[in-house]
Amino acid sequence: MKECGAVNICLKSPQRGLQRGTGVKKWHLLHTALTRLQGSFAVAWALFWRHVASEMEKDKKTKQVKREKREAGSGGGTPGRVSKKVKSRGVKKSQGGDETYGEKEVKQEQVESSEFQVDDAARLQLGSKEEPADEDFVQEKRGKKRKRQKEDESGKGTSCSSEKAAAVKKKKRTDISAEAKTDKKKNEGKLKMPKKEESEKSVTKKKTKEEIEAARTLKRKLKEEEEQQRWRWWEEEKYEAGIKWKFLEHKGPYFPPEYNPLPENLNFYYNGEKLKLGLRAEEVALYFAQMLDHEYTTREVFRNNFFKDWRKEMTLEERMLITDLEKCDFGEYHNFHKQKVEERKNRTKEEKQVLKEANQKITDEYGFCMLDHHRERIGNFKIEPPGLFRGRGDHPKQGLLKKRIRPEDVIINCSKESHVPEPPAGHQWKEVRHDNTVTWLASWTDNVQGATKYVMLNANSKLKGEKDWEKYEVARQLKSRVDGIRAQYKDDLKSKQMGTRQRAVALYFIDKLALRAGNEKEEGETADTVGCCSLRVEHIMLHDSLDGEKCVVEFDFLGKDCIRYYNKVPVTKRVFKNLKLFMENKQPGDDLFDRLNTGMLNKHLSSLMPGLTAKVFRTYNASITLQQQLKELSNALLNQAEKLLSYNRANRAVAILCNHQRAPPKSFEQSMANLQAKIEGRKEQLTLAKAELKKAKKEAKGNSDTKLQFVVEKKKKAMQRCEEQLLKMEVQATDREENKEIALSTSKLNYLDPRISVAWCKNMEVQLDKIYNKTQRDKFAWAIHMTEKDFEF
DNA sequence: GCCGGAACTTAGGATGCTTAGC
DNA sequence: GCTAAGCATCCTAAGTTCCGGC
Repeated sequence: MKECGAVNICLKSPQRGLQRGTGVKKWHLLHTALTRLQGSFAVAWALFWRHVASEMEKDKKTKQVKREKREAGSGGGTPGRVSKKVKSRGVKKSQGGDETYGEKEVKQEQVESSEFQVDDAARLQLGSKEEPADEDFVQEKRGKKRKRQKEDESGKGTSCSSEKAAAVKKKKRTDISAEAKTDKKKNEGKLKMPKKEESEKSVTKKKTKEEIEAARTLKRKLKEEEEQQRWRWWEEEKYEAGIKWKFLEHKGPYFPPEYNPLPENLNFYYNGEKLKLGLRAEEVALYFAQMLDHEYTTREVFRNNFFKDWRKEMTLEERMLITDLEKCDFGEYHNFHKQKVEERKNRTKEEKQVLKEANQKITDEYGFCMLDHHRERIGNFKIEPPGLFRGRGDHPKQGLLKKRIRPEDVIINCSKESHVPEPPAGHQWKEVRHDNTVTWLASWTDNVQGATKYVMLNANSKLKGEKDWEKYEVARQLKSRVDGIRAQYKDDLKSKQMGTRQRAVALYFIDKLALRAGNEKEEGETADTVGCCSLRVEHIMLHDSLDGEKCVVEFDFLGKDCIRYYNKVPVTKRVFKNLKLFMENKQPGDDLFDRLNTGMLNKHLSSLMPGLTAKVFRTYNASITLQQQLKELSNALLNQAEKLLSYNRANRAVAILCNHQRAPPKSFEQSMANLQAKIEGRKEQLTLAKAELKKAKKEAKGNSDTKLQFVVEKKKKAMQRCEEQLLKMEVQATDREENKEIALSTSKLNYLDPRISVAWCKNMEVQLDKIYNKTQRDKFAWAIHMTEKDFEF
């Protein structure tokens, strides 16, 4: 679908998947670094990421200043939304009907339409040969970055206190374990065994090794048996539409233990005065005390919500007395909790084993069900315990009390002819139903959000697997239809109907940037996050020209889970012009797509292809990116480690595309510093080894003494070993750095057709367990069994 | 056609367990 | 044998989509 004379952004800056998320140049850089990987990639890669990180920081500051200016310009006040979503938006969105454009404008835009190009194949070519790699490293000054909102706030105190709390926590933990260590050493001194006993011990050790080997063999056998017993549902005929099962039997959910009152000697203090709380108030106070090390408890909203709900649990007397959270001292409760945590950590092997067995017993009893005469694992058979609601980001309900769920709140779903689970003694179920058109086993309503929670099957079950398979099949269907669909929305960009144009631009973003659909949300009920259809004017900035690119859209918004999406993307002139139009006469808080919602969008999509929704584009683009990246990055001549690295890089490209971020591990800086120190040490060793080799060579020169030649060989080997180890460490450091803020597992589990990975493993002769762990292999058993080498997504 | 709720998938953080390296 | 780091699993919040009722 290339068009003559087109200024094809995709061809200019190929590599579709990689482009998205962080912008074209960054992906040129990425490619450059990837290419260098074949040689000494480590340095290039580390430099690249360090560079990006520093640019992110710079850009963040610029962005903040800009935003403040914008806010001041739009009348100041809250940076948030101006318009209320949902009800008010309904009126706003349909206001005045759909506008039409004049013929003249349409004609003029038709001329520009040739600029529009979306070509997967072209975009997926990694990198551009036109731009020298080194230049890219220099050019990437303004950085295409993406950072967590959380981090933006890090300088504002709250996370500081959390860090402080964590540091204190860590120190105390270290102190306690140091004490334990000392005690242990003392005991060891006292209990030192006589030599005879020691030798007996070594015999025991030997036996243990044999036992270990036997256990391994047993494990292997069990694995084989398990494999044989696996229900190959994918080889069976499907039930008629809507029917999920024909027989379902289970034991009902497992309830958390009742509250165990605190010891009498523990006190709560109000305004410095000792106060004995009633059981209800004490329990809820403990929930708060348990979280004192967490940043949550420093947030005003969290504190206010907690206090409001806590007071509801108090007796009249308590309520009269306790009126200010600031005057509450939960210190003793908090210390008690910490002590319990420590005790848990310091359990002996035996204690741990007893506990493990007890848990296993619970799992065996409640963790499985019989579905159509097959034993299936339940995903979440435990009822959520009570506690304080941990809504993410600026959730208005964070801190509210999540109440204890009783059997009287729970609806059970099972077969009529099955043995209905017994409710716990003295209780009864809210309802028992026999609905085989749904997949859940039990459900209840959550008191905080009013949402229904479900007990469902594990990801490796038939019900989940079948749906997963179906999902990827729909995405594969899109592959053959996508050109037509793109042509259609390209045409729609010049429609006379405003709604149609908005739909086309939204689709362009969903397709090109893998944005989520973006449902409307009720204000005040959840954190202020958006997706494509719910974008507001304040979430984008238009640049006629930026960083040498024309028509650049700068996105900055909080998406699902309050993860920040930040990206600067060059778009076609037509998209750019439409965006300008959509933003005319609007306030920052107004909807960008005021004549569009996810319902309308999905309705349109399903008319283009059965089963097509906005979400399918994400699955399709993620999977196709993986497939193309694997083709690009790996070949059969690489060694195992290199092959795996290429797989991880392909996976990483998808994670970046889908904006799957994670908070850097708490110990990241320390662990990197440790690794760097090791690398330095190893470098010194290498220098020494080289010098020794040189010396040995000198001594052996002209001397036929075999001993001296042997020494040379020995030194040579030592040096090589040193080099290998150094390289390994550098690779590790690079990999760790790359993964610092990227979560790979989400895309692997939810977006990447497993058949692509299975086929890749077969073609590359890589063992599947190198890319999928046990759980993942279980989940994707259907794909593992049905995929051949020649599978194409 | 809109709305709200039900049903399901997707998501990152917390926690516990295992393994590598000293 | 110990410790730190990495990995797996658990947990549950937060999305998307579908569907029935008005």
